[in-house]
Amino acid sequence: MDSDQITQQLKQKGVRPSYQRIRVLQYLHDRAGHPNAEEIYEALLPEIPTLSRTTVYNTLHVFASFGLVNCLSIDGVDTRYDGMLEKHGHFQCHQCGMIYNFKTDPDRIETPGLEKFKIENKNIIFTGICANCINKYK
Amino acid sequence: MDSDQITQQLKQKGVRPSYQRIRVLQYLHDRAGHPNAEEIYEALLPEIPTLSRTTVYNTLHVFASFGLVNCLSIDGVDTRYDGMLEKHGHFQCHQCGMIYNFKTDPDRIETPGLEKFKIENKNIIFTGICANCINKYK
DNA sequence: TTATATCATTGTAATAATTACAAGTAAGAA
DNA sequence: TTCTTACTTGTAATTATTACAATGATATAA
Repeated sequence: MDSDQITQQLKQKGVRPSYQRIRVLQYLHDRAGHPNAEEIYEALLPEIPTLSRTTVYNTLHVFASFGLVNCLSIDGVDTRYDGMLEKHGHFQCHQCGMIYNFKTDPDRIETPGLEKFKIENKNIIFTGICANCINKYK
Repeated sequence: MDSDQITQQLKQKGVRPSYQRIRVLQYLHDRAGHPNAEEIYEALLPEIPTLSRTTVYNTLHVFASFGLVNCLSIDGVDTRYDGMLEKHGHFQCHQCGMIYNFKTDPDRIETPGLEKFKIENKNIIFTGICANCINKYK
């Protein structure tokens, strides 16, 4: 995805497209992984030598509150960010730490008792051991 | 739930029923909330004056690995522990922080692509604003 | 264009949850 | 009892994250 498209996406959501924001969002789109703030910071530092960790944190908070990213707190260690906006579930391997996406529709989950609640975010998070790690220990 | 039942439950899972472990598990059962380590520590300190935070952390780790509790990382601030073993979903209000349970069966969620994975834990975590907080701002 | 106000970025210092580690204590087996 | 193992404790260290104040950039209005 090129900078112009990213810029458009930011504007659409009402977020001012600063250079730093563009690069962070671009990074989240290009690498389909689930990086934490530190990973993003270190990845962008070479091309933005003045970048600050605080900026990365600020940026991610802004993105989250404007619905540009999805926050994942899976193992309690750190917060991961997901730029993929199509709904899906997550699986984290507790052997290698890798996070996998899988297709599922969280809207089909019923929430008895929460009729008067305003549900803003739906996360489906499974954990276990991934196929890769299962094979390693065979 | 009395100490003997808790003791039995610990033994069944292969965990040695020390006094501290019994009280922590009992606390998790009696208060159906979703406390973090600090809350548990402070609640038990009066009756176990020698209790250490480290013990609470250790105990919770042991419980988690033996399937006696479920760990919840919802907002990235801390880890909450749930002693309710029947399957259910969680909702956290990001206004008041309160966590609610709701009935749902995570086993009915399909996981295409994860056929060869070993899924050990299934968490359904929704966030938003609870009915209480919605009313406050009316 | 210039002045002004607002918003974004930066760096440092503080905070808060959690872990590492070493020493002490309790409990079960021989 | 003695020995061994496992559990608990307290302190110090670590790590992710936030608070905050100063600086820099951008947009708007005169």
